[in-house]
Amino acid sequence: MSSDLLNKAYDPEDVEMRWYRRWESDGLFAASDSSTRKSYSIVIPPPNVTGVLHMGHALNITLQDIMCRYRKLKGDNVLWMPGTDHAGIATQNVVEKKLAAEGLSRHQIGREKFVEAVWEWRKVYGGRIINQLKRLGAMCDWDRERFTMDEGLSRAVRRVFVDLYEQGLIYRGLYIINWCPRCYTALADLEVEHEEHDGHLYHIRYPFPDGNGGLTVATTRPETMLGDTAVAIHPEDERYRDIGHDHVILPLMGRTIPIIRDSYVDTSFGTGALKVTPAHDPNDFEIGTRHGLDSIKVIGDDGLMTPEAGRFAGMDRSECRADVVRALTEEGLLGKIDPHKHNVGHCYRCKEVIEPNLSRQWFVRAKPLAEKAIAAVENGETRIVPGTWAKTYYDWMYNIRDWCISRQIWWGHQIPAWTCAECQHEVVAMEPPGACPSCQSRNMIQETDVLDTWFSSALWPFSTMGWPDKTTLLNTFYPTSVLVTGFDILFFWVARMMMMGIHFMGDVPFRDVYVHALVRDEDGKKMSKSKGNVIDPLTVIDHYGTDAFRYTLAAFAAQGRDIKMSEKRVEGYRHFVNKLWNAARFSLMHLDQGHERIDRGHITLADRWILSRLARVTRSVSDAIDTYRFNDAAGELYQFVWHEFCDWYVEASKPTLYGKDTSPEGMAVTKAVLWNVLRDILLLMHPFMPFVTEEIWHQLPGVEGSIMTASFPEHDDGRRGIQVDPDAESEMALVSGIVTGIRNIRGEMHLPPSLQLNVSVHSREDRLRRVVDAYRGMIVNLARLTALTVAAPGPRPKQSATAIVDGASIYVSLEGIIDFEKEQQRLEKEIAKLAAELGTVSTKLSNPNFLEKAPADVVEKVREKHRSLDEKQQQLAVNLERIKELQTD
RNA sequence: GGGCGGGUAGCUCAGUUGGGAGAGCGACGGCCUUACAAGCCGUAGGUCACAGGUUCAAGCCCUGUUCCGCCUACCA
Repeated sequence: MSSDLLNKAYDPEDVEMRWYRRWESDGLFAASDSSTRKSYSIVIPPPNVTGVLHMGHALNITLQDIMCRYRKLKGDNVLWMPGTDHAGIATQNVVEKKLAAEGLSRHQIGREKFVEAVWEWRKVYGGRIINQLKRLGAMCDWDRERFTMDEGLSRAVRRVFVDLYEQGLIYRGLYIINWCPRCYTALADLEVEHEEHDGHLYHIRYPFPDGNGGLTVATTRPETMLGDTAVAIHPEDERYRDIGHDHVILPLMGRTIPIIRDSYVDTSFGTGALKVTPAHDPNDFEIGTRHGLDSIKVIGDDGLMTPEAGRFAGMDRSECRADVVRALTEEGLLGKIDPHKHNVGHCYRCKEVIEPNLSRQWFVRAKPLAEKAIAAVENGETRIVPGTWAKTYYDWMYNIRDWCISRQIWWGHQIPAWTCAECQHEVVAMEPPGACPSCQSRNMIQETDVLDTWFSSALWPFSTMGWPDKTTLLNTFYPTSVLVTGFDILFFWVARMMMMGIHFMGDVPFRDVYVHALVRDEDGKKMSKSKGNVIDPLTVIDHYGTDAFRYTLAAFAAQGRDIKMSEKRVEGYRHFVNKLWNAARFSLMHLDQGHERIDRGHITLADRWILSRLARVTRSVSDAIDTYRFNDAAGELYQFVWHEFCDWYVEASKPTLYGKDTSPEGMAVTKAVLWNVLRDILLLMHPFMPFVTEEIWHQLPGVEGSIMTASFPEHDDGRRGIQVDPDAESEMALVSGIVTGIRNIRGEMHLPPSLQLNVSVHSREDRLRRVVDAYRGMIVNLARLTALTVAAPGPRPKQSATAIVDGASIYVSLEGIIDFEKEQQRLEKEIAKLAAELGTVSTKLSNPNFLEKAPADVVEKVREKHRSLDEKQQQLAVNLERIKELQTD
């Protein structure tokens, strides 16, 4: 039999490797550039080329793969566009580190050689993360893999830069930006991580020119005072109305600086006098602009004090702070020092403290772009799921500020701007200008800065498809169907793609944005290398297999909640994979051919029931994936496969399959049902567990080719005989209720399974008796009985334990072995439980308001509940009395 | 400062128009029943953070309190 090919326990390692290679080589991941089929497209959030697969990727990739595989089974033309981004700062850092190990710096080898070295590095290591994605089973169309530094994508970057410049949406100017002295580059506001630090608020007296009195200012960064060019007070501050001076002396520097009045000053903070350092604080810069103040840069780009800092020149900025404080103390100008919590910005790449610095940089004018991006979400052209994230998106978009896009590094898209060395004329163009359009000089010098990596990522949905050319690929797949991403890059990436997509394509880049959770460690902390709490997805895959890992991620991917991950959790789903594997082994033992059609002529109750449940589950899994409720889909399948198919259907079918109580026709029907249910289970599970389902698929007789090329089941398939069957469901509920009732007694009375029981079922209801009688074989089998008697209520069997189910009394005969004490306790416990339930129901029914105001169907439901509870309780009470009597006999 | 999410069984979490509190794991008891001991059968366990309110009815809606987490922000 074919099941000989299946081992007793599933072994993922060999299976995964084998099938992934096969899928790739058979071209099953390939999308068609154009097709009459419905298009479905996703662009991957490109991982950093320096990246190593982490849990965030694993979740992100798994969810996308689930959708792509699902849509493919549904018959769509699926494009999952893969690739990586060049991660300017991160990659430059990595390669610089490598050079440093050889005793070299990038400045020693020069820009050209350095960029070559990065490409070299990329050639060797750039494929690492891609191979790791493949281990997750990702069905990306690898032949289309893109890299943000590819020539095609670079051309898109230049096109966008030039167009935005010409439209006045890119400009260059001198502003306060965030400067990382370690990475030696400007950063965008988003790239600064704020962290609360315990600092100090230093009070410093700036004397009046006559040497007396003065104004006391409060600051957290005393070293910046060296660059102060004014002290500001609020125009209406009573305290300073009659100071009689309009200047103060800047201590340590001896410079005379003006006292200015500006309503920006908060009178309730500190002393109400604000030192103004236009070159090192964004607010001060604005005040400086308003009042025409000088900007004096005292902290250099290297983090050392500049010559403008006088005797502090050349000092490190933190040393300088200490020294300034010391000097002020000596001069008696330092007042109190209060402890003060304040936020300090850190570089998101290297964690160095950011220095707000005056610098000439390139900016994108964001507001006009943001307006359209806001409108697109407001009018539903793009839907953000879950909807709560839309609010976050709006908040950021409405308060958007210009985006600093220039970086002083070497690895990235060099800004396509040239300045004439002769006449300073500036040219922004796609290609290097041969000569200056103004003075014809051939000495044109290109801007050395490169663009923010996110600038190129923002174009990803269309640059990867060949833009600015008008390609068939764009025509077929833009806008993409959905973007799947974590909320941590909602602003960095999603918002910017929206702005660029709408601006350059005239349409949104994606119809849906599905924002998923973050994966945390088992204590809910963010995983980080420094904390040492990182779980490596590849290790998890090695230990438990990709399918189990993917299922775990899907099962925990509830909308709006983070996932706490631990290997222990994956273990449970490995068991599930194995369960499916063994259910398949069992099924395949009995299947030697395909059974497309089910002849409902000789069908059993179990057959009808499992087909009905299959019909419902198929629909509900489909709905869940369509609405991004992956945990619901995974949960429902788990319940169905394990606790319905395995626990009930397979067990109930065994006598039939082993030929014990059926006709050849009956066996054929059950085999057909088994075949169809297993087949559909494989298809329903395939998006979640691609490998094990493919492996089993190939053992299933009567199917051909890869499961990836099959069709997702219809939920109501009349052709195959699969349909919802409410009668089967209610009859099955009765039968399984009786079986459970008997098992319950067996369990509590500690009766071993080997002991076969004799049971009577009594009921007043004809229908109920008929059903029980009709399916007595199933009850006898599942509850392990020797005999089952069905009768109208009559004399109660003596020496028996009792259970009440759905209007039927079940008597388990315990002739000679009954433990009266135990049975009495059991009944009393049961009665007490019922009494409690009955209490709440009775209270409701005795409330006239409830009867009057609640909808009739609700009232009827509660009445019915009361009737059944009451009857059950009475029956049990009678039985309890009888047990007591028997005991005293 | 502003915003968002969360507090449900020992642990991790579901709970979708308000109408009988659930799952997985763990615990406990019983089983090598011919697919699976990575298994099977059964049992126990919850003042749904706290306090009010709306309602015939609240885990769910409203208000307040509290604790935890995250995002965001130019009060030095």
